Amino acid sequence: MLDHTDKEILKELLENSRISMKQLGEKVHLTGQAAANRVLKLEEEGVIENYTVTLNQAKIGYPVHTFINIYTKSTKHDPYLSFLDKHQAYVKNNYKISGDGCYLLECRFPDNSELDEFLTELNHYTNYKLSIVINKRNGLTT
Amino acid sequence: MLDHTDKEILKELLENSRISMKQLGEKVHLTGQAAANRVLKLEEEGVIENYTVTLNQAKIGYPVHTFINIYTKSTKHDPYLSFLDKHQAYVKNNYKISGDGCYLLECRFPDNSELDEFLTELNHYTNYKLSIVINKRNGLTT
DNA sequence: CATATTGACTTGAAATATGAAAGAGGTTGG
DNA sequence: CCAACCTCTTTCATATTTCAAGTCAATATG
Repeated sequence: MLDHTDKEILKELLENSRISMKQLGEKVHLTGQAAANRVLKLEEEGVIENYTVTLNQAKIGYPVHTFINIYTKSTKHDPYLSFLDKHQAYVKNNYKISGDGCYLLECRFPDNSELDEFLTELNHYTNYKLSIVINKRNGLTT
Repeated sequence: MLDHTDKEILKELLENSRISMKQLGEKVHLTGQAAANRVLKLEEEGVIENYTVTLNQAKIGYPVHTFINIYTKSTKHDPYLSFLDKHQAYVKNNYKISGDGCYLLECRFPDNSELDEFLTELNHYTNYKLSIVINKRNGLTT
């Protein structure tokens, strides 16, 4: 389904999605038009979901990065989920997981006091276990 | 530091980073050039870190999404970290966390058998607790 | 065997976007 | 008040994208 050139294209786009099709073509040994055609196909197939941007979260005012394990008290999850809806500004991801707990909630906060408020309110709906991200490293080299 | 227009720009870029500066300008009520100038400044300030693309992980052959809590046995983390280096294809993020455990490791696998292999090898370096992502939902609406 | 058919790429011309320079308008500080 | 400074706009040369043919190779069809 994906050949080697497609993978190269995806790799380049992961690193810089604003590259021109002409430049992208040069990198993967195609003309700009051929590259553009392949990219279009990848979009249509749903392989490429979205073009986006990674932001420095500290610089946009959300330095406190947390993962919160959620253990819902009741069998009904809707109160918890609508609580999340109310706090979309903080919520980055809410993963429904197997294993310990029901959800793994990834959130960002401007500071600890807002985190504290959030947790206090969260505790009306669920039990939780908090982990704060100290650092994000992908290996020895990074 | 960031005014309202900057935030609008970031919002648009999060949704579509391949938008032309001209179109972006229209969306935030500026000319293309003014928008481009602001974007350039956001890049220089480090607010914008990278332009990238979100891929359908299932369609590129990595459907099994996991979070693995890591509890290192020894005080030396380097063996674990170089183990991660060896398996970069699987590793999406390795967060150093406070709270329970030392790291929260986010990985993707093509199938359960590769996950199994990975865990077996991982167990030489650390104890772990596995969570498999069943679904990713950010609230009632999604 | 000759001939369609298909898919992926290339070419070239027109439409569109980008980037640099010059200018207009508003704000700040001496 | 005036000069300096920002930020935005306008203009125009340059670069990129898009669209319509056209080429080429591989595969299927009579």
